[in-house]
Amino acid sequence: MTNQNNEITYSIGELAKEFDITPRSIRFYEEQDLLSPERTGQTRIYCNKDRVRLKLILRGKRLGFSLAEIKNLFELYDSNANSMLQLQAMLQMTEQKRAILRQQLDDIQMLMNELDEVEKRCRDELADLQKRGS
Amino acid sequence: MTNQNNEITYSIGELAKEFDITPRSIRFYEEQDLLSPERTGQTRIYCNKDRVRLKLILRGKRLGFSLAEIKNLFELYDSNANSMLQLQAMLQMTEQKRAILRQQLDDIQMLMNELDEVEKRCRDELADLQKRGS
DNA sequence: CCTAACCCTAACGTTAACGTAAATCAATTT
DNA sequence: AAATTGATTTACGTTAACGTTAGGGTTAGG
Repeated sequence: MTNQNNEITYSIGELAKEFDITPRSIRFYEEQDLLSPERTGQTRIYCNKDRVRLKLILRGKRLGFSLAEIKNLFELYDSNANSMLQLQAMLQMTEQKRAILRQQLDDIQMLMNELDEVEKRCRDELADLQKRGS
Repeated sequence: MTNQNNEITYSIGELAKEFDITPRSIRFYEEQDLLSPERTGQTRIYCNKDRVRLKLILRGKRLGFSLAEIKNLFELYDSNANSMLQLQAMLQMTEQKRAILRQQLDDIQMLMNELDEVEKRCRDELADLQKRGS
């Protein structure tokens, strides 16, 4: 559907289906102040900006951020931060997040290496079994 | 300390301090069958293999795996899987994990880009403020 | 002998992120 | 008109991963 400005809009059910989550989750994110869709009467109407935000929430979750942390990132991102202090606090936060992400990259690298080894061992054993079997 | 084979061993407190977690957590991992240290009477004695496993547990957690999933990975890794079926199931699991890790790498890349932008905006604003201030 | 610093078990408490059920309302479809 | 479909609120239930007492045992030092 489209709204009065001819923008595309979505119902809660549509977004739930698209991202494979339940409407309950989406309402919960709103309850936690991560979303604030328009309403028509009682019914929630999501615009494209809301949809992008939802996508960001889910990405954050995949990375192991809590909803509270995600909210912080949003506030950090949205705030038209104007005081020096706020800006510096913000830079500090981004640096913290960056450190976590770097750690995760390391972890993933190690884990992938280990998976490689496991897989190799498996393939060897499989080849072995097939030799004997034939 | 060392055990009868002259291997290095650790108390629960030592490991807790080294990895910056509580003894309670370590005991909990044991309760979930992720660790099984020796005992001297009631007291737990951890060998180097246990220590490595603990390190793996924590790495898994950082990547957002549940303890149950980590246990699965261990069983997958430990099992002297000898039947074709087991081996193939194993390869399937590693592929699944790999997909998740790839997704996380993508997510991290995007998030880092976004952090870059936020940071850049911040630095610009900061420079701006300093110009006016001087 | 007393205290401090470790270790132990058992069991109840807590937080995050929803799930689920009940009761209701509005718009279509049959 | 009745039924289906999808929306709403309210509120209690659930799971994971520990935290937090409570109660008790053991060794080293003063």
